[in-house]
Amino acid sequence: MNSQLTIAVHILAVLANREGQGAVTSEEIAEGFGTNPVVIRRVMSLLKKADLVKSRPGTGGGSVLGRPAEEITLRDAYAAVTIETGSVLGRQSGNCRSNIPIAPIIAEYLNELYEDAEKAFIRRLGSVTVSDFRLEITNRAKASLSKVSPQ
Amino acid sequence: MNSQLTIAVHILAVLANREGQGAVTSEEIAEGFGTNPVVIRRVMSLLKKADLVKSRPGTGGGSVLGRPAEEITLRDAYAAVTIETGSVLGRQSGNCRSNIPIAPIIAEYLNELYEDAEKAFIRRLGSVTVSDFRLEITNRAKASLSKVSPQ
DNA sequence: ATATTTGTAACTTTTATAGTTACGAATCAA
DNA sequence: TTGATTCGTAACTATAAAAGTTACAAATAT
Repeated sequence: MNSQLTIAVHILAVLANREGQGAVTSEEIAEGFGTNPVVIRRVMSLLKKADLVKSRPGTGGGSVLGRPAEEITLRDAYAAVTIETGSVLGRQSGNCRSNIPIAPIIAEYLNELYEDAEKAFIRRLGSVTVSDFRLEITNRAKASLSKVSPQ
Repeated sequence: MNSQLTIAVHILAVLANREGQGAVTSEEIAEGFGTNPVVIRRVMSLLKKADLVKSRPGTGGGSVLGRPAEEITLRDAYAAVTIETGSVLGRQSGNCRSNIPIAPIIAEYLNELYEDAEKAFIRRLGSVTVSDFRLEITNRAKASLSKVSPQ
């Protein structure tokens, strides 16, 4: 599993947090995630293709959400980052250089099971909007802060 | 995702197919899967720890199922190969060298969603016995054979 | 014009996985 | 009890996928 979905959701959460307050640079998002701006821009590029974000170069440039945070689900983010590969879970070839015919049949059946799992995952992602996500994160951040002082 | 589960299921399917007909060598299983016997023995070692198979060295040696194929589910195979890592789906650290505290909170929440997906997958695996699996594979193999002649 | 930021190509580094070699230990059969 | 066979596993190499980095052209704003 690659981390593109995590990065994508992170990006969307940051942009949602700044809705109506101007664009956010890839530099700034990268710092928050502890990575390189190019890594962020690569994922941002996928989100752009799916119209989930809009970007603009130059002074005061950066990215903003393409539509309201209530209208973007994590499933949209998933679809955006899997547009090429079809999955973030990776695939299971089972190394089919076998010459007996049963190996690919086993691999195919197992892949069907994997796909079932992925569908359940996608359904779940569809039930969470970026707005929901942002709220949940905010609450958790507050909760973890309140745990610091007593002790 | 690694291929250990696929290999594990393959092993169990082969052993189920030979139930009551003596042990099968890692050499033979490896050939069927198109890989090296050591790769098979590595997974076999995990299956042994879970008592799903028994092995014996020497002439006429090899492996047999540890209990009847009807009493082993694919979930057991899953548990056996994930005893160390906890998952075949891989994990999502999100590269937490971030210094701002929100990144790990996002990663944690996403991990919860991933775990939901994995639970659904595991449930599904629990509903399929090695015996079921073997039957399904046999049927598919027959079906694919019957497609060869007319054309 | 100049500074800023995106977009992306090209490259390097890192890491996970698979594959291979090698050999000791266990088992069986003659 | 010797030899053949097979497992178990350590140690190493090879491969591939992912992440990270550098570099620079193109777009935008002041």
